[in-house]
Amino acid sequence: MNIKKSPVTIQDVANRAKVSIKTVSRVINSEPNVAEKTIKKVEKAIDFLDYQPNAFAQSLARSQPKIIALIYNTPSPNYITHVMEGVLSYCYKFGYEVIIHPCRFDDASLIDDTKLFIKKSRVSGIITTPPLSDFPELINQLDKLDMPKILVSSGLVVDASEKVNTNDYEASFEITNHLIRRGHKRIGFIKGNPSHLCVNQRFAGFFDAMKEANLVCEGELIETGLNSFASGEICAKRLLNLKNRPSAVFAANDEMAAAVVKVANQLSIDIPQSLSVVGFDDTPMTQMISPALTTVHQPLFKMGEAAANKLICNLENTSYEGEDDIKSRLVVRDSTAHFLKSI
Amino acid sequence: MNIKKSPVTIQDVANRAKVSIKTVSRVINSEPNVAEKTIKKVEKAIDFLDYQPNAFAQSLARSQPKIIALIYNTPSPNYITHVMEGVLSYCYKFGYEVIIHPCRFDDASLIDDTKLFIKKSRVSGIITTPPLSDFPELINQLDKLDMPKILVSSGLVVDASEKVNTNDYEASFEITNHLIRRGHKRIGFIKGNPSHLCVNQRFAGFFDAMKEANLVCEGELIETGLNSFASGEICAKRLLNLKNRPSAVFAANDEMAAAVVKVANQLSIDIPQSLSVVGFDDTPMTQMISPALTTVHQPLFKMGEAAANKLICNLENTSYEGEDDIKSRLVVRDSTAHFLKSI
DNA sequence: ATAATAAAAGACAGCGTTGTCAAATATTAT
DNA sequence: ATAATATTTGACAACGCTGTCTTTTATTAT
Repeated sequence: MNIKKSPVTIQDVANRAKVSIKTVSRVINSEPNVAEKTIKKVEKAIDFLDYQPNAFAQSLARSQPKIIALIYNTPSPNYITHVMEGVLSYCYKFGYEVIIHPCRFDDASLIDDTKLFIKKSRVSGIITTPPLSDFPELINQLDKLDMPKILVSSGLVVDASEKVNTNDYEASFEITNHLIRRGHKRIGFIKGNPSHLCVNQRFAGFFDAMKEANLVCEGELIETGLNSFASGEICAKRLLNLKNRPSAVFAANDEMAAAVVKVANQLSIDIPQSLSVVGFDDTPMTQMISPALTTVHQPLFKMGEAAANKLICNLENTSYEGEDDIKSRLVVRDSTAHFLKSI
Repeated sequence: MNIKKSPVTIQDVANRAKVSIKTVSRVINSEPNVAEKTIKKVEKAIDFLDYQPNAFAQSLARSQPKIIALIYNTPSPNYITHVMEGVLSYCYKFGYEVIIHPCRFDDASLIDDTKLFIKKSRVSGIITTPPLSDFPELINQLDKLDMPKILVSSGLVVDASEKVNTNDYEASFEITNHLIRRGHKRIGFIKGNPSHLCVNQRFAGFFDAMKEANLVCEGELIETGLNSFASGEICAKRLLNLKNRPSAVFAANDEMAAAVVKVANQLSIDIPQSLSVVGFDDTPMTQMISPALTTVHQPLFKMGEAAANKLICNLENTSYEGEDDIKSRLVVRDSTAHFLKSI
């Protein structure tokens, strides 16, 4: 494969195939009205010359460049890496380029910066992930650009064609039932950052599962964290120091669940004999702590692919054929056990 | 700020400033030989119209597009995310675009795919991270492209202008001394994947520190893992089941160190009283396990910035002014303690 | 066989920049 | 003041592609 210096242009291909450059262009873009025979001829020339269309020239000539932006802000490298790889993989397959744009929430100029970025990079579509996809001020601004966008796991109310969701509610319902079936009645819950809407769907699933089982959620068993390990530690300390402490704790994400495990260790509360703990996300860390956490696995790569798929459909005005709700799945590990009366 | 529809072109700016488009182009690219007065005029027009040069047109017109590729393959989202953000941040500041290209080692067509990608995306420079930057077959192929490249933390022998290094050797020396100073004499070591050269610098640092302290490294205390948690578990089991087990273990990365902690827990070996454990990398997970790991912190973001900085200098033929060896630093947490004779 | 129509192919002008070279203007030396 | 030179500006052709419109060729109907 000859890479070094590859200024093979559409003209070279046209010359070799003995057609006009426009015909080559037609073949490249699979436009209609090209004779089968001609297509073969052109493809042969393309193969022979190892021709690659120049994306800059294409973008310049087209009104809509095939470029999309992935805008994120997440404290969790694990999350964004996998979603990003899904997006990249899908886009690469369909000839789109992706520009990655990390931002910081704490930055006051977040919105202006993001708008500037979009303008500068001339993307034609946008994907955002939580918690950014939950940030109404930003999403409103994006709306004004009337540029196709996809919100991943957003709690905001937008059209189905503009979001990719996971079934956080159902998964939470299920993992709560996992605890209930094991005899737990006093179950503590550590909510996530209130502004992260999607994480809060997890509380809803928990709440409804409890209700269905005729169990009450006492106020003292509900704590609110910020999704971080440190915030989880504070909540865990309160929960586990209660005179009548819960026999199980469901934390809205793995980091906070890991904090529960750590605090329990410090208080010499044995997991899972005396306390069951479950998290959410299935970060790799869940397998590295002792005991390994029971949690919910999210197919992040798939979510990234679906987001790209949907966005490209919007961009090209074709209909989306992919899955609509991406299913998470319960992963049972060593942090949950049957509740023993004796304790 | 008006974003929607911003087809402000260089011509619009030229009209408003009453100069030719070429003069505007000169100002944009800070070319010499433009009167101070003219610069002011043009800048005013640019500000007023909120003009952004069209990067596609620029790339098309220039011989060298301002685009670089970040090619990686890493099992560690934490690592790549931070390096990537450093690269992005620096590049954005200097008007470069970044294309991210994740690959899989297990893919037989890795090299061909990568070459195809480079050709397709028409980047003018490349950054790679370990373990890809340690993969001679790939780097050789990249060499043939005679395209500027930077290898991050590579163990391969290349010119200093082509790599960004951390002082893994010194840091390992230091963390080993940390153990030695605490009275440890029998220290086990879990090496990383032999093909990850940079991780193996860590063994060298360990080995030399031991030698300097006149301590012997018995063969049975040296294990070789694959950088993964699972591989670490296997090594840890062997090490901790030795009849005369080490009083401390240094694992070449945090994942494997976490495995040592987990195995120790299972065997009811108390950390740090009966066993000290140290890792390397300072992944967030190190703070979530109990006890929190003593480890070495790598300034990943900075490394990404430095890589981008060096690459852009190579690309633009200016001289690199940044740091040359990026300093890691020892982070002492709860997994290390003084060795007590009694045990 | 001929006209009417559909399908296929081509010519050519953009898209928004930068590079090259020529023209205009300012500066310096005589 | 004039010539010689340096500085500043501008005209115009690329860059490699796609969109529009026209021309050619193939197909069908009469």
